[in-house]
Amino acid sequence: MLQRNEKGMASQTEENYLKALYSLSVGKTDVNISELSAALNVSKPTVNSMVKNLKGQGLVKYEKYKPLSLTAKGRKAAALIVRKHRLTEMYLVEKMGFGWEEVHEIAEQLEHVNSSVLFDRMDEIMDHPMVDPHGSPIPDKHGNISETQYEPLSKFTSGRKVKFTALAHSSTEFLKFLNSRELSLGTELEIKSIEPYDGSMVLSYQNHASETFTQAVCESLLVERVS
Amino acid sequence: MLQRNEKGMASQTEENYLKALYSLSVGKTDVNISELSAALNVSKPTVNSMVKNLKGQGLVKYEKYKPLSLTAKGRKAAALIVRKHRLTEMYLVEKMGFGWEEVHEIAEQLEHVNSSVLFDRMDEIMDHPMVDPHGSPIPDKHGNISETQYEPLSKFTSGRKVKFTALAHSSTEFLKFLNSRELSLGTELEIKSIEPYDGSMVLSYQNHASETFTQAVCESLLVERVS
DNA sequence: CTAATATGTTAGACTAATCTAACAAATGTA
DNA sequence: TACATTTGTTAGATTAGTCTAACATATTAG
Repeated sequence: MLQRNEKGMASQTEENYLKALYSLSVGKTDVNISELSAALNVSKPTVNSMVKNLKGQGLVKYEKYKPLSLTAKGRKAAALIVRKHRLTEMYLVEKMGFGWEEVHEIAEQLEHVNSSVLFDRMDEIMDHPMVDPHGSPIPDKHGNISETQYEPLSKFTSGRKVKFTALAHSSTEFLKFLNSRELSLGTELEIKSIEPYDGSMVLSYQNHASETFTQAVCESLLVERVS
Repeated sequence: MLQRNEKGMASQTEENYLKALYSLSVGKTDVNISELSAALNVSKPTVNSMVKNLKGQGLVKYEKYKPLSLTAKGRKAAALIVRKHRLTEMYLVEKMGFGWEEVHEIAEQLEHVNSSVLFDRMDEIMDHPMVDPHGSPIPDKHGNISETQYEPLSKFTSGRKVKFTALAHSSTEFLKFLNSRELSLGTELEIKSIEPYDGSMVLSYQNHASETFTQAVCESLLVERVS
């Protein structure tokens, strides 16, 4: 099997472990093997042996029975994969007319393509976008990422005006739901009222005078204060 | 390892065998194991076992010690991979500004992406191109390909005017050589003279009044009679 | 037609990535 | 603190794709 690239390139499998580790360690630093196992849908012994492998490559820090974390090298490698993923998603939306709910699956495959010229060209054609179609920041060529953390809409109170800037997660179903409400990134929202019983919010935006969203939805909508 | 897709999808490795088999069987129908082994840069026993696997999937016809060939199913599968490869190459050149000498390596990876929407979108954006940047025909969605066989320039005689329409092969070095002579697809060529000793040709085209090409080069330039 | 060469096959081993079964360590709860 | 549960590890097996060494069959050249 080919798969592993000539140089020190990680295999697609290794890349997926790094990426999972990276996204599981936003906020916190430590991740445990069970989490990784669940995230990758792979057994714990499998994760265990892969973690030893990645440790051997200096990509993760790990001691028996202890939680694991990415090394600087591992974090950079992971960020570069995320970069490829997010640039691809943005390119597919901006230049090829895909909907934000369609691009994850395609980017999941393209992120493993080994070709700096391709991704640099995408970056250039789009004039160096800062975020992907779901509002997540795109790491730069060196793996540095601007960790602008927005707040979930659910944290705000009635009367507040905010701008919808990112998503806490991007499941296809959630994105389709937002499409059905004509709610897209960059939209200004006003919180008309909050139902104390279940935390649902009534919002007004654009030509939607009054839309109700559950608390769960409001926790997934990341926003920026407008005033 | 993921790699093999849920359904009856071929692995990347299997796809590479099909593709090699496909390109080795242009013109002739039979291919032997040594040829495949050389083309894929893999040992003969490895090819032997993979061929048995592909036979088991009904993709190749094969009996011990006999030459092998693609079945209709295998040929279609291969053509669909070639379709992805060539659409990608054309997209990279037409829409992303790559040179025809840069795209093969990238397409070699993208051709394994499993996403009809992506390739159909490329196809649509380019308005259903018939050929790739090297003049090779692009199979349609059903794996059908228009086998328009052009003739090598070397077959023609002095005084003839022809149009340069495709390449017999597309090695990076060869493409760079053609770039250096400002010779691109679609150019009309006139054969000014032929050196009987070594078969080299003196051509005139566009603002090149007199360029000499070796016989080897002329065998790789596929052309169409103009008059 | 035999011998030399080329081509193809079998056998056996290796690696990466995966699994299950069984056991060990750590954590949480009564 | 002791037991139960969760979490992690070891051992051993499996599959895909690869290799080399050895042997078998075809093909080609004298």
